[in-house]
Amino acid sequence: MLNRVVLVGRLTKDPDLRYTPNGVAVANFTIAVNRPFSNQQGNREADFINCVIWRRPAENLANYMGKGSMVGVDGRIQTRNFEGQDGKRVFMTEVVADSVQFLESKGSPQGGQGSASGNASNQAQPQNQNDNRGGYQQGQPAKEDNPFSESGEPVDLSDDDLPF
Amino acid sequence: MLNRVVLVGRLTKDPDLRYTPNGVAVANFTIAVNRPFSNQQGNREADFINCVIWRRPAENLANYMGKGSMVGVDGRIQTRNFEGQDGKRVFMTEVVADSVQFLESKGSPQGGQGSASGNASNQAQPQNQNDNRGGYQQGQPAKEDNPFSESGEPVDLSDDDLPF
Amino acid sequence: MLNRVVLVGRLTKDPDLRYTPNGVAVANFTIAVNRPFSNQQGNREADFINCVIWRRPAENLANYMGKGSMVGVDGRIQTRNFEGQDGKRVFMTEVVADSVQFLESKGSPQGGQGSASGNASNQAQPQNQNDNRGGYQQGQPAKEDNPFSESGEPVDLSDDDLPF
Amino acid sequence: MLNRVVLVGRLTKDPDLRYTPNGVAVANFTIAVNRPFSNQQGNREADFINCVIWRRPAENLANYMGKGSMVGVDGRIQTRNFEGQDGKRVFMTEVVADSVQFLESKGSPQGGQGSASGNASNQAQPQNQNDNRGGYQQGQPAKEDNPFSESGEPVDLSDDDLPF
DNA sequence: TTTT
DNA sequence: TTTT
Repeated sequence: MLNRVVLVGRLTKDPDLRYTPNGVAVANFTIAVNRPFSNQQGNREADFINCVIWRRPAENLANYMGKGSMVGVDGRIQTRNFEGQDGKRVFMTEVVADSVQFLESKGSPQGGQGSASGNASNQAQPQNQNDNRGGYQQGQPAKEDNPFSESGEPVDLSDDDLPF
Repeated sequence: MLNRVVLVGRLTKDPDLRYTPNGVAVANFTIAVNRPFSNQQGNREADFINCVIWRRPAENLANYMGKGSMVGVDGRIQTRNFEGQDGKRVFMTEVVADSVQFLESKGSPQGGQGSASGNASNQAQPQNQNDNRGGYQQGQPAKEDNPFSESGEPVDLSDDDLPF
Repeated sequence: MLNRVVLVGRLTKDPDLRYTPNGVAVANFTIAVNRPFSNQQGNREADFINCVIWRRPAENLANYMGKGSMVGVDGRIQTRNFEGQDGKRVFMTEVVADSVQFLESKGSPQGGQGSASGNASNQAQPQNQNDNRGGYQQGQPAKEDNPFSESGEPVDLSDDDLPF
Repeated sequence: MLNRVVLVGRLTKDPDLRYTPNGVAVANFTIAVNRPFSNQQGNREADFINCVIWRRPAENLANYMGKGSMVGVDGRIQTRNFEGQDGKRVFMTEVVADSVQFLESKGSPQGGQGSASGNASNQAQPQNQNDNRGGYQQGQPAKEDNPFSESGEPVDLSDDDLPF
């Protein structure tokens, strides 16, 4: 039993960061991956793939990457089904990212090598700075200073801020 | 832009082989991939991943593999959306397999190494033996002689029958 | 920066289990992966890929899998170089496995779904039952009862024995 | 039997383009992939992975990418062994790329999405413009106009020049 | 040094 | 023999 996915593409919009009632961060995002070939009409299409990432890496992603950023995703396919609003069963497929690589920040002029890794080393209990234990709340990805230096490589971020 | 998926799991049912109006074979199948960890209740869950494969490998898959067979899939994630029967847009995600490996036929006692490869070398025009050009018809995966020998390895199949 | 490898193949020999001076288990193994195509002479060749796995999963692999067993490997490529016995620099490439799936035990008649996962959940300090802290010693993979049931699925092994 | 590799990293030097006696282009290159974690001394290390790519994509790679360029590689691990100059058997492991994605040209200020795909669609007989059928010659990767537009996306290149 |  |  193996289930592995690797994607490189661009965020179709800013990541959607939320917190579970227990204060665990989770970010949803969609990445557009252009197909390497053209269709019959000669157009290049793209696949729009829904992804999730949990905890610290979710916060990093929301803080540093936005619509149009190029990222690499390493993860697995997950399927779920739940009752839709119309009472019908809804099936959904998404990629659960173990890690996300920051290949090109939209704000930054160069590709970089930051990473929002969802490895176990990051799986310590997340500390929700806003201490929002009470609800499933939308995060405000404040788009802080970008993690890419002039040279296109990340700099100057303490381990507390980013794990690279 | 990269989009690569590798799966190993078991078919949840017999592959569904059909032919396009032009006589091109296409097989839909779902594979169950057990998750490597348990949920809070201590149960192991599975992901049920929809896959498609085209042409000759589709026919091979339908002929040799059935419900419960263990296969390896190498492919990419594809997203599509179309008008549902209720007029609403339906989004779907599936894996387009480039190749499928036969890891364990259900009929055969041992794992094997056959393959239904969807590489370009196989992309010659498919010959629809039933000459069914007129409709989008359900295939009858006749479950021929299985491709695994006593020793668990495939034998004795001409290139016309199986590309391994 | 991404580095991901997925392999399915057969062990060319029994895994070589050893312990570091600190008692950490590490198993080296080689898997043969048959190429899906034939060479000019019409023969199918194979790639022989060296792999390593650490800690508990290393012990599981050594205990349950042997020469000829079919496994799935999920990991990354690692390169190293060191001084050879002739004073020359030796470069080597190997796959560091995060997890190994047991697809077909050699002793067992059917494919199964056990796994020797090298995820962090397994990265607790390994307990070296032989208490061999003093040297880099060869393990005796005692090939215990195999983890595949009649039905080809693993049974009856406590979490202490196998993580599946 | 599955053998799949995905890498994202930077070229350690310009690709080495050559031609076989039959005029088939082949490029060798090494990519540095930084590890996502630090070693005991607190340093981040890298893996230096040797790769090969054949035919048209080899020429594209040599023409558009150079030392320091960021690329994505999709391929498989290949092992070979041959007689060394000292008469000893040399074992080597390399990645045979099916396709290479241009993620960031060194000359260009932005990441892009060109691709040097080694798919069968590209496997038509390569036309060696220098008509060098007679020898195994070193190419002069002339580093033509770069394939990334101001916006970081490739433009304006006919199919004869680049397959994207 | 290679598996089925 | 290594990239940023």
